[in-house]
Amino acid sequence: MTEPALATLTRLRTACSQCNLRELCLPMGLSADELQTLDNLVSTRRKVRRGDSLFYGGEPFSALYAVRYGFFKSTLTSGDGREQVTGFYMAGELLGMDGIGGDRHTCTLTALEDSEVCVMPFARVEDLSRNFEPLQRHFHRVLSREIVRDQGVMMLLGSMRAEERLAAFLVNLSQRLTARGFSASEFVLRMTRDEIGSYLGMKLETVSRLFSRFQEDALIEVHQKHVRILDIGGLKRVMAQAQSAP
Amino acid sequence: MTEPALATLTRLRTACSQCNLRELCLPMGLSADELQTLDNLVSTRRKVRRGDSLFYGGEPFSALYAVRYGFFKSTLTSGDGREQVTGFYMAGELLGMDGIGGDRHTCTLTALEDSEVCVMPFARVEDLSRNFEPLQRHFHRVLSREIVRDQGVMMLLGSMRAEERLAAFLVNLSQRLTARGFSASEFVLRMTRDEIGSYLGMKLETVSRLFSRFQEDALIEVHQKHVRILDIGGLKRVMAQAQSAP
DNA sequence: CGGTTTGGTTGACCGGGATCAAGCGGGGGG
DNA sequence: CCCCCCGCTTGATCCCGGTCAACCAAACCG
Repeated sequence: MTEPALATLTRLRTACSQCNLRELCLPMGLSADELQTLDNLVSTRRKVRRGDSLFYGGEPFSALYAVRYGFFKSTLTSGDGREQVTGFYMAGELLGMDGIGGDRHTCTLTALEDSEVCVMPFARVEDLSRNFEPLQRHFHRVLSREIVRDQGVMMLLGSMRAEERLAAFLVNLSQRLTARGFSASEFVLRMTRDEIGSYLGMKLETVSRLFSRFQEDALIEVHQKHVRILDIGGLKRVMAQAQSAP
Repeated sequence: MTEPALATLTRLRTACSQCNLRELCLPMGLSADELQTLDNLVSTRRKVRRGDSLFYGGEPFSALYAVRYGFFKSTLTSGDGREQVTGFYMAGELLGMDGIGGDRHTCTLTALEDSEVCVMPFARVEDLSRNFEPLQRHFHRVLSREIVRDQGVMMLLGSMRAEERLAAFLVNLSQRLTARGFSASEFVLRMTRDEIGSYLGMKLETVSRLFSRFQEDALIEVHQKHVRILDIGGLKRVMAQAQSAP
């Protein structure tokens, strides 16, 4: 039972059972006992500096990543060079699922602030899944939720007007931050206006103008990247307003 | 080893190993031997008449479905009643993956022509996956590809102009039909202009006008739902044209 | 077989958001 | 500490695609 202190330390450090994100991350909903089984799911951790990429579109796929802390954007680059932001990811969220289908990543994941991820070799995820039903179930749920999330964005882009999209974006951000114990009403945007615009299918000028308009309407307060939500109900009303009758 | 003739017949009829879609569907890439293992994956088949729905958003989730023949659309309805088409599905494609994450379907699947699906109880999919690595691998790939597909649509909606989107849509349809042994250049649209428009984030009038313009430009021939592609290269050029300099 | 309904086409006009342009301010690097 | 550059804001103008409307064709049904 005795083992070198250093090895113990390392295992502790990368063990899901010791992680304060276990309520949000892959092992969500597992009992303490079950969690022990996952303690060798993570092979190692990796720090990514702001502006650096965890992986690029086209690179071979080998592992999934769980955000430990920090903030990421995922981008897709089309044949003719246009770049589209396809998502933003924060602590506890899973990255890299796009790579499973074709053994290569299709999108690029870039840190928007200094971040750290848990590296989970995909072969290990599949092995453990086969032998451990709760992990299998949960992994399938995570994959499915990513599909549902993407379909939500499709609805956003396909059938909502610019102001509705931005309101929905702010409400979503606020909810995800709340789930992580941050303030629901006051936060710092990690991304630029351009990145928000790309994600929401509009130009950065439109994002900026809408922020200003929301401020005039006393829905939010904005100073550069600092946002304070004053009237979350109002934002929800904006995002739900089917274009009113003339 | 002997069993009633009827049971044998039934098993044959629903057996993946006997299905001519095995190259496209869930068992894709499995060897003949391996395929035998899947022969009890499908519990039954279900016919869906044109206009009827396989399942509705909000319904409890219990099974995945593989399209045997026919054509489906998936739609999402937002709180305020707006409907967004999130995808079109044809033979060999998998339906219902949105339901895994929350034990309820989030979207509604409606047949656009008389169709038939193979019903695969999800518990069975997970059981077989745990004991049969090739199925597990392939199932994960299918889930991942759905994510990648959705991200492609996000790029479409977020950063392409109407004519580029419609061109991309036609090219995509043509490719999928080709993979199924149909003509790449001549086909019948199963969906209305309104449904195409919803999927592509534009109004039906715009779809109609663009079809007419493509016809003027000798890229396609349209008569109602009948489409003939005259210049697939031209369509690809349209969809890739980053807005040209003035 | 005629009437009705549903889906498609086309025209005229309008407006939301893109584009072009100018100025500003704050944070990071020398 | 100061400067410079990047990101943000705001204004003026334009145009793509939405809206409203009229008409047509095919499918459907009694």
